[in-house]
Amino acid sequence: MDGISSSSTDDNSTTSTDSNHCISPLPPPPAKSSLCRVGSGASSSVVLDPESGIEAESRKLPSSKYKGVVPQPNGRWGAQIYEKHQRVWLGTFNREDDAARAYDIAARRFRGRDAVTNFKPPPSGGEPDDDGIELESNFLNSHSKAEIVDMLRKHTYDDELEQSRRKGQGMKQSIARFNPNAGSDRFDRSNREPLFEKAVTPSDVGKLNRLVIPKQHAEKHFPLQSGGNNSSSTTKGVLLNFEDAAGKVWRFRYSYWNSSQSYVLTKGWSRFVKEKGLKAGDIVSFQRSAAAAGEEERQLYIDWRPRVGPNQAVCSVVQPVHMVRLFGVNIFKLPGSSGDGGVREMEMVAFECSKKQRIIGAL
DNA sequence: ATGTGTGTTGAG
DNA sequence: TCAACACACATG
Repeated sequence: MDGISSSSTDDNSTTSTDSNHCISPLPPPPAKSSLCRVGSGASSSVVLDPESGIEAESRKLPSSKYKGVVPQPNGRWGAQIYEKHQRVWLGTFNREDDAARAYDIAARRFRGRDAVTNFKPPPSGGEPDDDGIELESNFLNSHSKAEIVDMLRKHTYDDELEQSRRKGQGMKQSIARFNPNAGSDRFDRSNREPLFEKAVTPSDVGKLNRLVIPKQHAEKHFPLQSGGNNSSSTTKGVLLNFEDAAGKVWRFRYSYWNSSQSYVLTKGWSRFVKEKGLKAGDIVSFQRSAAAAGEEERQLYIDWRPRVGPNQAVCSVVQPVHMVRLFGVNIFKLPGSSGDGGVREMEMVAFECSKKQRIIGAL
C-alpha cells in the first residue's frame, strides 16, 4: 500500500508521462514460452497429483536462474529488487531475461555502478569515447529511483534511454567533454546541501583504514542514535550510503570509537581512498539532498578535491565564470554567505579537472 | 476471467 | 536481502 513499489522509494515520483508508447520491444500477446502454466491467481494450477511425479512439474512455478526474477502464475516473469527491507516491484515481463535486465537496471540505479547484476558486468575500462555505459550511467543518475522503476514497469526504459541519447548529441556533447562526470541535464547537484568538509590527514588516508569525522560535524550531521547511551548502534555503528560525483554508491560503516573518543568511517573507507587516489591534504566534502519530505531519508553525497595549495595551478581548462554559465546548473549557496556560490561550483569543476589530470598522470 | 503485485514467511 | 508461496485485488 504505502507505495513501496515505485513511489516511496526515493525522491519525487515525477509521474511518468507515459505518453504514447507503453510497450516497445515486447511482443504483444502473452506469448507462451516453452511451457506455460495455467492456474490463475492462485498456485493451484494444473491438476495432476503430486505423487505422479512425471508431469507434476506443472504444480510448482519454475524458479528463475536470474537474480531478482520471480515466476508468475501465468508463465510470465516478475522483477523485483529489495531496498530497506522492502520489495520494490519492477514489473512483469514475458521473457525471463527481460525481467533479469530490468532487475539489472534497477540494481545499478539503486546500488551503484558495480552492483551485482545478471548480465553485462560494468566494463568500466574507461574508454575515451564511452560506449554507452557511461551514458547509461549518467542517464540512470539523472533520474530518480522512482522514475527508473516507473520506466521499467511501463517497459519504456529503452525508449527513454535512447531518447536521451539522441538529445545528448547536441551541444551537450561538448559540455560532456569538459565535465564528463556531470550527467544529463538533470544531474542536479542543486538540491544538495553542503554539510562539511575535511582536509584528510595522513592517518585518514593511511593504513588505519578510517576517516575521523570531526566531532562537531559528526554529532550534528550523523547522529549515532540517542547521544551515545545505546550501545548497539554506538558500538557497532551503522552503515551509511554515500553517492559520489559519478553516481557510484559507497557504503561506509560509521561508528564511534570509545578508545579515541572519535567518530569514524571505517569499513569501506579504504576502498574510497584507493579508488580516488586520496592524498593527505585533499579535501573530502559531504553533502546531502535537501529533500523536503521529512519522511524520506535524505541521500548523502561524498566528494573530494585535491588539496588547494599556494601555487596549485589547478586545471588550465577551467574558465570559472563561463563554465558556470555554460553548465546552467544551479549553484550551491552556503548557509552563511551568498556570494560564494560560484566558488563552490568552480571547485567542483576544478576538482573534476584535476582528478582527470591525476588519472592521466598516473597512466 | 485473468493477471498483477502485495502480504508473508523462512532461508541465507 | 532474497525468493517462494498464496491470494486479494485490479483490470479487462
